[in-house]
Amino acid sequence: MALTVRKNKSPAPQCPIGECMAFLRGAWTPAIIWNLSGGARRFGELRSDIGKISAKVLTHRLRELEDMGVVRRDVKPTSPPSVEYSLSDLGKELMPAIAAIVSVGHRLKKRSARRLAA
Amino acid sequence: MALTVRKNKSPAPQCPIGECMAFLRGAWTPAIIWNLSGGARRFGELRSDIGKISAKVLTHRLRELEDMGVVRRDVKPTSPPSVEYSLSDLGKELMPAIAAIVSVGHRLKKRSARRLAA
DNA sequence: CAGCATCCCACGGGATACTG
DNA sequence: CAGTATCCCGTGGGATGCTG
Repeated sequence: MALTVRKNKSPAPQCPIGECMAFLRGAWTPAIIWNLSGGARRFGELRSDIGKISAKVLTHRLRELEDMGVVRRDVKPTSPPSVEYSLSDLGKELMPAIAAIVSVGHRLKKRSARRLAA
Repeated sequence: MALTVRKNKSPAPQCPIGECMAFLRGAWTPAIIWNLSGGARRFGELRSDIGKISAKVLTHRLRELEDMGVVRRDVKPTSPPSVEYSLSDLGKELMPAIAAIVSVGHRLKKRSARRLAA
């Protein structure tokens, strides 16, 4: 105990939160990744599944995620253009975090519902 | 298969991401919660532990988290004022999500380090 | 269908200075 | 020590309209 450690409280032993949060920036990003976890989906599907996201934002976020190597973008040269988005390997690495967020969300939802009932 | 289900892809079976993300809003919030997970900490400790967060933002986020019932604020009426922040039970419920984020962050960091070495 | 362009606003966050 | 008060800016995001 030669160090000038005032307390034995664990001072958050290295927390590279930024390393992960960099990929989750934006209010919709987690939802996007989550909706892609079930497999490749097209732009419109994604849009309606997520709910109220605007096309602009969805495009923006998807491009960003693509640039970061989180999602893959596959264009099928069909007559009405069709684009499929899917998670890359890197994207799949983010799933535990997203899944945990979703799980917590579920628990929180149930809890608040119970409080309202009481 | 009477439904007009085009594909058997799982369309993200309910994702109350918002329920959880509402508590993680802001770039610093996860870091704040993470740094409180080791036990109660004072304002200054928190500030320097997190790193580069400004006092204004830290105050703002802490107040917000307090209002939402995520953190508790205990004022010790000592001569130099001393305030301790700690996680409430609700705040502790968020830990799995934060921990997952941190864990993913670690893996991502290692991975990128390895890529740089190659 | 899958976007891009444009406008416009709100909020998060940094910097700096000041206080009980 | 633990904030508060301003000022300022960048970006996220919504709405609407147009295109290949």
